[in-house]
Amino acid sequence: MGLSESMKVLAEPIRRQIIERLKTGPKTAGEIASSFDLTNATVSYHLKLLKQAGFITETKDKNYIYYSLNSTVFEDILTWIYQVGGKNDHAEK
Amino acid sequence: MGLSESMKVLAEPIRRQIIERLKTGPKTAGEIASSFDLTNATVSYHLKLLKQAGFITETKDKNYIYYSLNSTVFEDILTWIYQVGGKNDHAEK
DNA sequence: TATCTATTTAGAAATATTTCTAAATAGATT
DNA sequence: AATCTATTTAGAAATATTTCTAAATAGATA
Repeated sequence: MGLSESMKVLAEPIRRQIIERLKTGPKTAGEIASSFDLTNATVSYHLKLLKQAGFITETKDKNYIYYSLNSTVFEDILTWIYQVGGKNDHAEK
Repeated sequence: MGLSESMKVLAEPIRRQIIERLKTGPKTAGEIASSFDLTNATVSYHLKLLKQAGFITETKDKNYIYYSLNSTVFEDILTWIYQVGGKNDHAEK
């Protein structure tokens, strides 16, 4: 929900890698899990955090849950960085 | 040094608040510590992490150490966010 | 030189996070 | 209905992080 949550979620390399995988389109939890050396349960845990922070959304189809990237959530982080980073070419919401 | 380190450092609200304080100019460790309900030792620990990640630099003057903001380090984060966030108005280095 | 002041370091306790295995859920297929 | 498949949840173990107190450092002042 807040900036801390977003940052904390992005701090873990695995979660950034999941986000990168989803850049090419929606994937099932299984597909995501099999690209990492982690159990499905662990990947499920990371997906939950990503979902809670709003970085991904899910849609169900048959037996599968497809995860998709939601890029709008990056806005708050950009806004904060531009504020402290002293840049001024970033439009306000 | 890497993106994970930067993100991890920014994930903690206290450290973002320290960065925000430094936006108005260099401050001593003591000045920073007295604006938070934390011991000097704890603030020193956070300053060390911020320094390691390159967000701040220090200069010594007499008995004091002044900490200053180094905003160039935000670039890598911006680059990553623009890549996954699908924005394309951010110049490459 | 002795002491004061600002800050850091060491080490321990408290807390939080990540990962695993095993079990649970729930929808699809036979 | 029984079973299979994809995924999540629960709970525990391993690991990492934050915070504190007490001690150390090191430069400044008396």
